[in-house]
Amino acid sequence: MKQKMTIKQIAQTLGVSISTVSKALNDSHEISEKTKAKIQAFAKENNYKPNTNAVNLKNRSSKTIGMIIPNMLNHFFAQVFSGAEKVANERGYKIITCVTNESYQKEAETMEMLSNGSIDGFVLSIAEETQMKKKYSHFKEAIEQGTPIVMFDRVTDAVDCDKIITDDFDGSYHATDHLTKLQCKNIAFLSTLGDLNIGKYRYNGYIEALADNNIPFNKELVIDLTNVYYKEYPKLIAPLLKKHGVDGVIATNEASAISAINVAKEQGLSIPEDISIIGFSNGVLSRHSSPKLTTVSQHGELIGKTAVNKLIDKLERKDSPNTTTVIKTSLVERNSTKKYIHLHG
Amino acid sequence: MKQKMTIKQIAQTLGVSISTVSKALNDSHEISEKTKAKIQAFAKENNYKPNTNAVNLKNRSSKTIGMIIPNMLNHFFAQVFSGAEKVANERGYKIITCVTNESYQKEAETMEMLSNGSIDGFVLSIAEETQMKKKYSHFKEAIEQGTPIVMFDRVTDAVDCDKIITDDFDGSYHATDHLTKLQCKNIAFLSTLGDLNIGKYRYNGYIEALADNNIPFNKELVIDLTNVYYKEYPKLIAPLLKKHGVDGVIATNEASAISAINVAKEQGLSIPEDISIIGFSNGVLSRHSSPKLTTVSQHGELIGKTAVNKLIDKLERKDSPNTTTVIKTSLVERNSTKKYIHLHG
DNA sequence: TTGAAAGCGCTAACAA
DNA sequence: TTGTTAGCGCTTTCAA
Repeated sequence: MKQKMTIKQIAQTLGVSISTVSKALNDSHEISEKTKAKIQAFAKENNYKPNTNAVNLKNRSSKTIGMIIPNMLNHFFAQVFSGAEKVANERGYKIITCVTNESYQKEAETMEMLSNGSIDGFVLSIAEETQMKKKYSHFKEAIEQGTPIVMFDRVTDAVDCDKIITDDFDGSYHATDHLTKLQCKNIAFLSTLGDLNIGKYRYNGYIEALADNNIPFNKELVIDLTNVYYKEYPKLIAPLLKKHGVDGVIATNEASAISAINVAKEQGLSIPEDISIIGFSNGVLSRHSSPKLTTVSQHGELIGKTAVNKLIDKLERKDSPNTTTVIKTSLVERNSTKKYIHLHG
Repeated sequence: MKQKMTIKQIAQTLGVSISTVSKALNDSHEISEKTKAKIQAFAKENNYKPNTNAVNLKNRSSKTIGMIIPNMLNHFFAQVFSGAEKVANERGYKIITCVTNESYQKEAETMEMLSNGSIDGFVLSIAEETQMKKKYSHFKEAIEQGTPIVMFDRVTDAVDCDKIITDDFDGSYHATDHLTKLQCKNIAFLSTLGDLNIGKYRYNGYIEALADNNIPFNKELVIDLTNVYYKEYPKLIAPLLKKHGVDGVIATNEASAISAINVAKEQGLSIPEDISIIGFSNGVLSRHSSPKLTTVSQHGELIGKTAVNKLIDKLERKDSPNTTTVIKTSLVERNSTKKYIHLHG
């Protein structure tokens, strides 16, 4: 195993001082072209790489972002991560990723662990338990200690920081509105997001779109699937569809939307002729179901990219004020909804 | 913004020396219980956290693992990551993750960038381009420089390091064999893995299982879907099923298996009565298709856990020899294959 | 039981 | 243009 090359070694071998080497490697104008060339060539040849820890210690920065994600198996978060990683890399940053599995404790511990020079800032989405318990002091402390945070998707008003959010209300409103334009009258709402704010926003969008289209709200058409195992979805969705002549469905996640598709088919309903179905989160399931699912796309990658860009901007010029960026959702029309025909202009 | 607490500050405020503080915080026996208590209490109160970079610099280790993954949107890799992250955390390690998007250059650059104290070792799965070009020197260099590597899933004989692999041959053999036991005679093979070794192993397993069951191999039943966009799958799968009376399918990924299901249904075939379908990678799609897909599970999480455990073991006692661990696949029977009835004992 | 001092690898102000 | 030196925050040897 080869010893790792250091500046000191280079200096000794080449008979110059340590600082000369340092400056030469950083392409300083203080050093003559000749020595620079010599030192750089030697460094390259010997595969010299500056020790990150030493550089970080000196510069008081790590060029590393701490990314805290509730669950990497959730395709939406994997999309956000992918976007984040891409931008971070382009801008010369690394990403340390932690998964909370929705646990408050894991979230708090992770932040604690990383807030000591390991990372320069956080990009995170709040764990469900944290949001339920409304325990936000770990975020506030980090910010107070000078570690900036960019929250995405699952955010809270209780913490003053940069935020990248989906227009959950609008997305849901628009999807519901779309169904009414398709002449749906009995639109069901499948809720899977429990205590999360974004779940409430989606629900409100649904309610308001109904109201604006003069469709009476029917409590029976709303079912809560939070904490229900996906295999049990059909048991709850089947009676809903059967009893109420449901002709439209808004689902807050993909899995429940797919389940609705399968249940509808089993009940002999034609999709989209008899019933139109829209799900949130434009993930893999939507693209492979039969019929393919119309979804409200949240643009996960873009959210990730935007979040990292914002964090790095903040790191590189400290003063910038906190902002909240809304990434518009868009309705990706596939085959689980009728085509909307515009009747002349 | 509060200043960050350092050992030096603690020492000054408490009127003791820096080394006393250091020792007290590390619970050294050299320090009296009284001073220890005082210092520890003060540190806790003031939210002292040792600076990671300083500690790393001193200890020549970062307690960080570099994880290099071809694509986080691939559910299998997300599973591996999840398992890896869990174990790393339990054992006090952090994970810096990079995504290669199958690019050789990204892979090499990433390793270069991290091999300087940022990480203590790598856990990685080889990018497709790398495997195609057979350019493995970046791996060898890292190892030579003293940075251990654990490869998983996509590995190569050309590099001597620890490896965690799936028994692709056995998994495929077993799946094919299972179909023959179900009385399938015309078993198609959908290949999606291009130049990857694991694709070849799966193919060989299929071939050998056919031979062992005295089923003549029919070249026409094998189609290559590598680099075919998933939306185009049906165009290639439809004629295959139609022409050859296919009654069994082995697919090397989920998406093509799901596509086979959808095509079969469109052709009026009953699943599993008329045709049985098995796909590799036990991911989300399998659980939400209709009928649910029987899959060869690779136990992604376990692979991730095993890989990280092996790496940390190696880091903590240098001498251990390189090993290759095979994680057995298992056939997860769902509804796309007939139930196998054991005819008396 | 406590403290002084060297050093991890690097940067940068200042001196030569 | 080059070198000396101090110091980033911490650990650890050795001396007190």
